Amino acid sequence: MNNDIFQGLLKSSNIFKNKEVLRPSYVPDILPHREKNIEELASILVPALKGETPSNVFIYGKTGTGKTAVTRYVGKQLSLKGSELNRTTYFIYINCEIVDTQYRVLQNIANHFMGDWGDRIPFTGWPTDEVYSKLVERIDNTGGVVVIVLDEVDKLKGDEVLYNLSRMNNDLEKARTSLIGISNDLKFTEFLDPRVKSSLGEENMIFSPYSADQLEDILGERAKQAFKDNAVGNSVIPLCSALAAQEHGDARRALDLLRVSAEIADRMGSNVIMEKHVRMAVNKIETDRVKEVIHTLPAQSKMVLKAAVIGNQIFDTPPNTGDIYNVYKQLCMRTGMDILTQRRIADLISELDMLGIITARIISKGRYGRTKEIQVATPIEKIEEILAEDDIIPRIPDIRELKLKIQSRLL
DNA sequence: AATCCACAGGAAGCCCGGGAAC
DNA sequence: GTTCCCGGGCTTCCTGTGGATT
Repeated sequence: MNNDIFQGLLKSSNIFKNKEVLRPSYVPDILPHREKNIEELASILVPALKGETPSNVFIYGKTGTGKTAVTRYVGKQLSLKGSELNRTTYFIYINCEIVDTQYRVLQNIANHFMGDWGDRIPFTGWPTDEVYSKLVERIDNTGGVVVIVLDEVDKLKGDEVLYNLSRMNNDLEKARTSLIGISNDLKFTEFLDPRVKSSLGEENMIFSPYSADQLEDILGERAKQAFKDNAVGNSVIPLCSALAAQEHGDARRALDLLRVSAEIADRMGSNVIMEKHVRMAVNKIETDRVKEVIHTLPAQSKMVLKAAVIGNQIFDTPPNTGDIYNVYKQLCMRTGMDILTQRRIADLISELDMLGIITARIISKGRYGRTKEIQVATPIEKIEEILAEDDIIPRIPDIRELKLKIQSRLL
């Protein structure tokens, strides 16, 4: 009996050299196929190095097209060049998915400038306009150019912040600011206050999705740093690239695929990543996603999902909305959970459809109505397994009994 | 061609919790 | 603290509809 359980696990990996470079947060030094965008953004920002105000920029592109990476890269270079030329340039990056209110954005920016000032602005308590004037005061004191990046701007609550930030130059005497807004929602600008829209959109940049070939280059570049020599099978990188290219050319997805494939290969004690590991990774990523989605579902939605699962087992033909609703009602009665209306359940079914755990397509049965046919998209056992971990969802010991009950009620 | 099923899905409004403003 | 407002979950009521049946 060997009690040294960690010994085997501790054995150094045969595959990884540096796993960090595959993580989504990593900003690489080389960004293949984004030279043009880098150049464009740089030429927009270069006035900062001459002490002039750069135009505001709005950057649009789907997830995983390198928006954030390019922006951070250019920002880094800008700060470097700035200190080299003895020009005060600040580059502030804010992710609006995390910092999403007017107050917190202003406070966050202001606290970048406390170095010689010392006093922090508390995360709550002050009136918002006081935070604003403090911010103006601090920025003015730097006497330089401040570039503010708002990543995922569409997640921001209200456009007041954008308005205030975009007209901040009016309140500044010695310093200047410019804004970069990043979004993956093109429609976002339509809902903006026209004044904000025009000032934020002085310059527009669009990041197009990567093609499979381009993804190959990106993965190849990272693989060199991440893996030991000869650890990657020939067809692995092309395969990962092709798979990711199918879904709107998302580089993050491609990298995830490669990383998870490598982890699987590593765990299986293989010295080299092979195609089969990639196939397994596709599966793992998908089931992890489904698991996550189901776990975070609200109770009523879980109940509807359970009803859909049972419905698919009870009925001979694919169940429709009404069938699912009947099953759902039975489930609720067993648990004492509130029974919602069919209208609401129809919406919940649509949501589950959007999330990709079930498929619901509208069909017409002529005389016998128009409804949605509902099928469970993921393997039923897998969903049952995940739902079983939840104590809200009733276990149904005898499906036949339930079946009879529902059938008799229908007649 | 007209009918009519079993819903889809839009519109309006209620209720409630949480956060901002006073 | 109170008041106000907003958004999300939900209900009620509604109109619209593809195509088998009559």
